[in-house]
Amino acid sequence: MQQDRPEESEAIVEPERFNQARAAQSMAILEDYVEMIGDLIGEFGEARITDIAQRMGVTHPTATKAVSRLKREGLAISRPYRGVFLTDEGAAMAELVRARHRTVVDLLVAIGVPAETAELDAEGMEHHVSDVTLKAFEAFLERATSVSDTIEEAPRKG
Amino acid sequence: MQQDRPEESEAIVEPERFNQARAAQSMAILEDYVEMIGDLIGEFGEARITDIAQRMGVTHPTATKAVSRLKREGLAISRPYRGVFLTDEGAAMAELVRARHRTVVDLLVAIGVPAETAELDAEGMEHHVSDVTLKAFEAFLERATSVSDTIEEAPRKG
DNA sequence: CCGCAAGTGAAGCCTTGGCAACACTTCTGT
DNA sequence: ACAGAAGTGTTGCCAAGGCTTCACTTGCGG
Ligand SMILES: [Mn+2]
Ligand SMILES: [Mn+2]
Ligand SMILES: [Mn+2]
Ligand SMILES: [Mn+2]
Repeated sequence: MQQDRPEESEAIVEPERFNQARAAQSMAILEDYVEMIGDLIGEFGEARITDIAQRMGVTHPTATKAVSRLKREGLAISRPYRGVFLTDEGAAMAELVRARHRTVVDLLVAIGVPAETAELDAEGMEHHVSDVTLKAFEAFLERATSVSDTIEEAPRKG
Repeated sequence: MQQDRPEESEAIVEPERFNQARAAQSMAILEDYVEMIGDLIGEFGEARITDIAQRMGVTHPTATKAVSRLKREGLAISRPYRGVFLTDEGAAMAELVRARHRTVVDLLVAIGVPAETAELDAEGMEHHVSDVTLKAFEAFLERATSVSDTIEEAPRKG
């Protein structure tokens, strides 16, 4: 039941998964803010600190600090008392993040998760979905859609 | 394309999903450490700070600090220069977390994600999988297993 | 045009989760 | 028995992401 210590052996690659999780997490807030700012610009033509804060469920100084980081990382720009806007890079990220978010929600729903729960859980999960996994999700959804098409349409064609 | 501000209207429930994601995240490290400590105890009969740190991919003071939090939250106990052990509560959490981890990995693999990628992505995703979603995952896996049984075995039975 | 409400900024505090550097204890091999 | 290696603890640093409080700008309604 109780084995010896590994000495000079294995278990060296193990921690890599935690590093990846930490890296993903450090991007999570960036991604959520960029997506949200994109949403607000789409709806209102600008993204104001108060609106960002309200939608993110934080106070306005917290939103301000997050936007500072976005600016520092070249994803957004803003001037005092004016709204926040995305750089090209920020806008591109927003697009990807939005698409990934949708795919994750769709996948969860396809698996059988209630829509409301899917929306809640996806908000956290999405940031840990790698490109490879995202592709697998898309492929699965493609397949699932075909199958239900087959079930719903094809039978009366044959 | 560009509508008016909501004034006194909707969009008030929106931020709840970010709150949930933040709450889940604040549990993530607790969960990973508790699971890891459980693993080490299972393998070696004790969990030492150095081993914990190594497997988590952090330095030992970081692991020490995390264990302090576990103790503060009643999940672990330890005495100076002795190993770290789980309380009943901690052990129970470790069990649940381990099971959830397995389920998430299994689901990803069932969806078509390569095993290695599944392992990496699951480490971050797992913490955002609610009970409802977990149940849906289990149900899906159950179904998927039956279906592949049917495909692989039943045809020659009929 | 002007005063007030709303929006924004700035400062300072807290907690968490990283790190390095250094001090101390335990263990182990000779 | 003991010296050196390994393990552990402590301290102090940093950045991030929350918060409150207070000060300043803006934008409006009258
Ligand atoms: Mn999110
Ligand atoms: Mn999202
Ligand atoms: Mn994890
Ligand atoms: Mn895990």
